[in-house]
Amino acid sequence: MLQVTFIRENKEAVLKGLAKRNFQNAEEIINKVLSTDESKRSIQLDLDNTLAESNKISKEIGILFKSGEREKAEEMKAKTAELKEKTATLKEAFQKEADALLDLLYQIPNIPNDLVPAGKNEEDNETVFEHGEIPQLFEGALPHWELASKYDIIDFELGNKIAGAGFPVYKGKGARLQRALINYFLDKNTAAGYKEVQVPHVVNEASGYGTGQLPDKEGQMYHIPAQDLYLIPTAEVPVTNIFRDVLLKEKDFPITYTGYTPCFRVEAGSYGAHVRGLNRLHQFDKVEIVRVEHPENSYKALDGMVEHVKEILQELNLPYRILRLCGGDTGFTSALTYDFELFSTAQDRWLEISSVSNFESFQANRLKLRFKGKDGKKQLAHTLNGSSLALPRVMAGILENYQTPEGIKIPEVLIPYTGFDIIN
RNA sequence: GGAGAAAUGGCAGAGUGGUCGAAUGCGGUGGUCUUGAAAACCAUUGACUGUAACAGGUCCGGGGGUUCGAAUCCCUCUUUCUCCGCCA
Repeated sequence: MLQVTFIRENKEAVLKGLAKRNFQNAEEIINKVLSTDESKRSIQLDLDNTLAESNKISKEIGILFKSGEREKAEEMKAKTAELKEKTATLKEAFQKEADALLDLLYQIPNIPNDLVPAGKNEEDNETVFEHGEIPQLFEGALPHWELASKYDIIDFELGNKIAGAGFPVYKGKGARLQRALINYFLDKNTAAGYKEVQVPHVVNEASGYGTGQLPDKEGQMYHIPAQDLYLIPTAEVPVTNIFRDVLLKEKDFPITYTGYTPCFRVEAGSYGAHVRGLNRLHQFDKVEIVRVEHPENSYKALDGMVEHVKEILQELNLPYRILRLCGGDTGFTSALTYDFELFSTAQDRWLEISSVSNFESFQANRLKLRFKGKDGKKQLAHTLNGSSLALPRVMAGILENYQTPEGIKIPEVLIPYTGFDIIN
C-alpha cells in the first residue's frame, strides 16, 4: 500500500508509474484518494476540537464535584449532551472517509522502479542474463510426467484419488530427490547468511492483509472457514509477517531469513498441456528467502539475491535465463521483479522457477514495519523476497535435462543429499 | 474438553471512576567523574495522528457498552498461565 502523503506530494510520479503498469483509471482513482484524504482530515480537525471541548468540560465537572459544588456540576453536565451527539456524528463520518480511503489505497499497485520496462505482458519482459548450454537429448527423450511414471517416482493419479488434481504423491527416489533439493537449497541459503525459520503453514486474516494477498487475491488462497485461516500460498506470507507491527533499530539491518514450506494455490480454471505434470500444482514445495533492508540498501540487496540464486542454478548445471519483468507483468506489490526461468529441453519451453522482488515500502506500510533512523525519526523499512528455489519445476528440469537412455542422472552437488547417482 | 487466574510503555511491575499517558525498578540515550572502562551520580527516554511550529486528538490485548468522565465498571472475542482430562 502506498502512503497517502507520498501520493499527495508526488502525484505526477505516481501517475507516471501507474501508466507504466497500464493501470486503468489511474487519474480518477488518485484524485479520489486526494479528495477523500482531504475530507477525512477536515472532519478529523472538527472532531478533535469537539473532543477537546468535551475533555475540558469533563475535567471541570470533576473539579466541581470534588469541591462540593454539585449544582454547578449538574449544570455543566447538561452542556455535554449536544457535544456528545456532535462527536458521534463526526466519528461516524470520519470512519466512513477513513474506510473509503483505505479501500482506494488497497486498489493501487506499487510504483515500478525506473529500471522496469514499459509493457503489457510477458512478451515485453526483458532478458537480462542467460547461462548454460541447452543440452541435446537423445532420440526418445520424454517430458517429466512420462519419466515420473516410467520410473515410478511421482504418482499424479494417486494424488487425484487422495486429494484431487494438482496434489501429486512423490515416491521412492522421487521423494528422496525432492527432500535432497530442499536440504540443498536450505544449506545454500544458510551458508549465505540467511537464518533458517520454520513457520506456520496457515495464516490469519491480518497476515494476509500484511503482505497484500488480501483483500485483492482472496480467491487464490485456500480458506478454512471454521477457524478463519488461510493456507499459505508462499512462505513469504508467514515469514514477512514476523515483522508486522515491528519497530526496528538501524543496527538490526540487514535481516535475512530463509524457510521451507509447502505452498497452496487455488490456481482456478487452467488446464491443458502447459500445466501438465509438475508445471502447475495446487500444493508444491518452495524454499524462500526474505530480507528486510534499509531503504538505501534495498536495491543492492536485490542484486545480491539474484546473484545468490544464479549460483545455485549454476551448481545444478541447469540452463536458465533471467528476465526483468515489464510494468504489466510485475506483481501488484512489487517495484522491481526478476524472474528466473529454466529451459526444459523435453518440453521445449522456459519454466519459471524463481521470482525475486523488491517491494520497497509497499508491504512495510501495510505491515507497519518501521525503523528508527539515526536522527530518531521513524521510517518504513524495505522488504524483499525471492524463491531459492521452487521445487517442482526444478525437479522437472532435472528429470528432463539429466535423462539418459540408462536413467536419470543426479546432479553432482545433490549426490551427497540423495545417496544415489541415478534413477533407473 | 472442564475449572480457575491474568493481559498495562523495550522488559519487569504499581495503579480498581476524575489534573493517569500512567508510580517504581531494569534497560536505552546524553552528561559528570575517569587515561579508558565499570561503579556512582545527574538529565532524558512510549506509539499514532496533527501543525510551519505550538496546540489539539487517539492509544493501558481486540471490539462493543455504561458514565459528564474509564487503564479502572459491564458484555464479548482473542491470547497466556495453573489444575484436571485427552493426546503425537
